Amino acid sequence: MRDFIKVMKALSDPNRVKMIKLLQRRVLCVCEIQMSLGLAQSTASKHLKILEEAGLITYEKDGPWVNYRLADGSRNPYVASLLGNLRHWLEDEAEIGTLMGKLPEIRRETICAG
Amino acid sequence: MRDFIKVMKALSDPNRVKMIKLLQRRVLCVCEIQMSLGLAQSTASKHLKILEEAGLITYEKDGPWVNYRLADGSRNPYVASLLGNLRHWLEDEAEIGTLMGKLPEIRRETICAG
DNA sequence: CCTCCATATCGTTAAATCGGAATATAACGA
DNA sequence: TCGTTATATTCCGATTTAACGATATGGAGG
Repeated sequence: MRDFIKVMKALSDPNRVKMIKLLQRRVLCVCEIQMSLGLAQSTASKHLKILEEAGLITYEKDGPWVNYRLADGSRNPYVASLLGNLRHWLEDEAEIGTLMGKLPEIRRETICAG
Repeated sequence: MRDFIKVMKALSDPNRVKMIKLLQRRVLCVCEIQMSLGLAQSTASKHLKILEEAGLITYEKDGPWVNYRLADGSRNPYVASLLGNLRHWLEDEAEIGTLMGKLPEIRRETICAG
């Protein structure tokens, strides 16, 4: 129950859901996600931690950056099912569309160190 | 997005998830759910409203009672998918098991009017 | 019309949540 | 070692949430 609630809570915030949608396209570092969503750095970092603790995403360090990616979900049936559904869910939302439109211009080399 | 978040929020509370599990067995009125979960009447009623507004359950009046049942989800893909998964999810949890064990003794004629 | 019953709503309180600014941490290069 | 950069953590205010008791609503029967 606790694990299930954790996953549901993680997916109960629009910014966190948007992060999942962004990570469906490609691996992203914190600052790329932060810029995509227009959040403060601390806010982005905190949301990513919540997603990670729910088992929805994983991370690895890469030089100065931390790369976040979607989890494969093999350990958690709730995660596997929801990440699968989220591949197509919300795909038609205008809100998500504009987010994806901006994504190609978001590159860590350009954006970070602002 | 708003609909999706509403469904996720509705399923982010243990008592509301338990209500869904109870309603998988049979139609229940507010006082039956209240007694099953050991909640105040107003608390049970409010949770049911949140589930109903998310599209997860429906209700109909039946004499002095209000019968709640699971929604069929035909109007809402998130609801359909999650209610489908929740048929088997959490079924092995001890917490849910004891809840189900008590359910046969919960009958509105006996329990209400306490 | 009044009462009774199940349910819904309101008011309040404690706890959780979200946001940003400020600060701490870790890795890297000079 | 000293900056610099990306990220994590802490602190705090504002908002939301969940719980309960008390009260309001609505239908049925007398």
